[in-house]
Amino acid sequence: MTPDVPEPAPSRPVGRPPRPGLPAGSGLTSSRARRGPRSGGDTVTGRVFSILEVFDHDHTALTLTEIARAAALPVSTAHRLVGELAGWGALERGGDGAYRIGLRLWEVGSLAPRSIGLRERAMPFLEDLYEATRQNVQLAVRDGHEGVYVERLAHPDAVRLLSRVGGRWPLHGTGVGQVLLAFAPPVVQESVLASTLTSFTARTITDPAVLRRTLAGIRRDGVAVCDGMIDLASLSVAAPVRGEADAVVAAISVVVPSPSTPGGIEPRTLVPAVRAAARGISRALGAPTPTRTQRAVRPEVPRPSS
Amino acid sequence: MTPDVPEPAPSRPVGRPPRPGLPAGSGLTSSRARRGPRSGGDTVTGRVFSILEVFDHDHTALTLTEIARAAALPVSTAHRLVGELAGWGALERGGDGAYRIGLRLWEVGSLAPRSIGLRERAMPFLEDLYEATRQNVQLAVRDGHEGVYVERLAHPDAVRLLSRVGGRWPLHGTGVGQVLLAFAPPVVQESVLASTLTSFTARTITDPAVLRRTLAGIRRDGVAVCDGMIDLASLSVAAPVRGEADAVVAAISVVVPSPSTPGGIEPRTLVPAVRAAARGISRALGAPTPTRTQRAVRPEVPRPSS
DNA sequence: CCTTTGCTTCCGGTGGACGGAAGCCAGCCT
DNA sequence: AGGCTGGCTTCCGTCCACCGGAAGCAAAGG
Repeated sequence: MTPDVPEPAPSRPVGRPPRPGLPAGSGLTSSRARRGPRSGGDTVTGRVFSILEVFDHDHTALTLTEIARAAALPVSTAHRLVGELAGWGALERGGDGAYRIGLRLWEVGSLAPRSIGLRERAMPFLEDLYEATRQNVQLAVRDGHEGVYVERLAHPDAVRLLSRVGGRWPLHGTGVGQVLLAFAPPVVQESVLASTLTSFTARTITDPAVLRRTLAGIRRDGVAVCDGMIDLASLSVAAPVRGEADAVVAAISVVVPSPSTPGGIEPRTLVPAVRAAARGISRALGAPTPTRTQRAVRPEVPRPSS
Repeated sequence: MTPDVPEPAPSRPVGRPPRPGLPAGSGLTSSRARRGPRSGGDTVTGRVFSILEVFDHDHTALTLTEIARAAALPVSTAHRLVGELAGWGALERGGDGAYRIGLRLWEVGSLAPRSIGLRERAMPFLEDLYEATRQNVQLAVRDGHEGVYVERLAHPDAVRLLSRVGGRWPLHGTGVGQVLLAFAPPVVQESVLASTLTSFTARTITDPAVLRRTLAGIRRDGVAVCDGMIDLASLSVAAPVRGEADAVVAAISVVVPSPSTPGGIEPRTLVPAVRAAARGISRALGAPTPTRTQRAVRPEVPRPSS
């Protein structure tokens, strides 16, 4: 079996089409023949996916009719498919009749190398980082034009974050996102730079030229400091995590209260810790040279893998 | 939207059929008509699932032919389905041509209330517990006759565990498992007690009578101490986590070196911490009464029968 | 009582899934 | 080179499983 190197995965085209905002009414898509070019449901698997896509963080429990409506499927069809999904365990039906994502689906999902494989090796370092700062620590990978948060440790008293495990954010607005973008293939960078950079706060970078300069700075320093770009009260310090081929496969960050707020923290103090953790994870992932700055970073004895 | 109460989920029948151990040869299942009663693949979704089921912890990257063989599907069929899966992001194709579970699937999977919903609220307590012990901390739920590990914090220097996030273990052999079993519906308990209790070490409970007594003890004490039942070198202390309806929805445990080994730890010292953490999580989940204390067994107010 | 809303079952028509076969490409052996 | 193997992809005719309207149920509400 080939080793589980989390790789760039050049597979599907970047950027999924945004979910068609729940048409609500219009139960008129009938008669197989008349079925127009629907988004993603002209094949059975497509319909199944359109059902799964209906669930998100704000909709974790849905009734059959809600699913049918949101997926633009006739109720009877949805009924059958949902039944099959539930039979396998991809969905679970609660006592209230509502369907939720099932444990079985979570199980196979957790086999994704880009989540668990990465997560497992990163955890020890994230924990150290967490303990040192007692704030928010995050781990994210890139998928298309977005950063996907794979892991997060959050102190209950730390700054409240808008991100969540399993959530997505545009690359240009977050610390991890900027890092991932800075080291993404040129095509992706240009594509993002050419797109409209949505603004979240007054400090969000929306000027492509500024962003371009920022990315260059990140590449130079190996660290990103992102103050109040998504939430004025919080500041994040992020660094790249490299994999086997020395490619950047992930990014980690620490999020603390912005120094412009009471109790805020000066980012400078965090940089070394974040950098060190990122380097540690990279080493654990098998990245080649641990950067040439640090001398004599003797690789630790490889643990006997299970 | 109904609240995400992680509930027993009486949906699918307990215990999935074990994977049919990769038939290897026999590419003879041809001619749609002759297709005999195959395990789970007479419907499109069934075939899709049989593909997903091919992946497990020891097989996270598979080529098309491997998938086809393992799922007992003709290559061309597998090719089409796998293509659709990859197109959506349920699978990802690496540069080496092998398929892996995709990030997108992980994303929807992470919406499972029994994993993330639970995990999110439990994390802070698990972290405290982890920090207090600097050993292994685990969170698990029950699915059929098995415990599924939902989260785990492990110190690199702690005892090596056999369990993994996303992994399964029979209920009778582990600390969390015994807790989950002790509070499972009677049907499940009897079913497990009636089945063959596979032995992992010399100390694994294999006698139904002993197990029954152990479970009663766990119900009485609200804690399980499980020494060397799955690995002679490790001991686990586990406690139940209760949800809204006061039902046990999960279990947590701390795993430390067994006192019978050098550097072993006396379980007694851990019990209060584990119990406290479990109670904390229960409270965060909305469990009603924080359990009656050890002494002063004052009969609590009769719960409103749901 | 009737109405509404949501879930489940049924069943005939048909279009999409199916999979054998053939074409391709790389690697390997002789 | 030439042949061979093993894996991946494309093609296309057959046929059956999927589809979804319709009808039947059950519960909630007026």
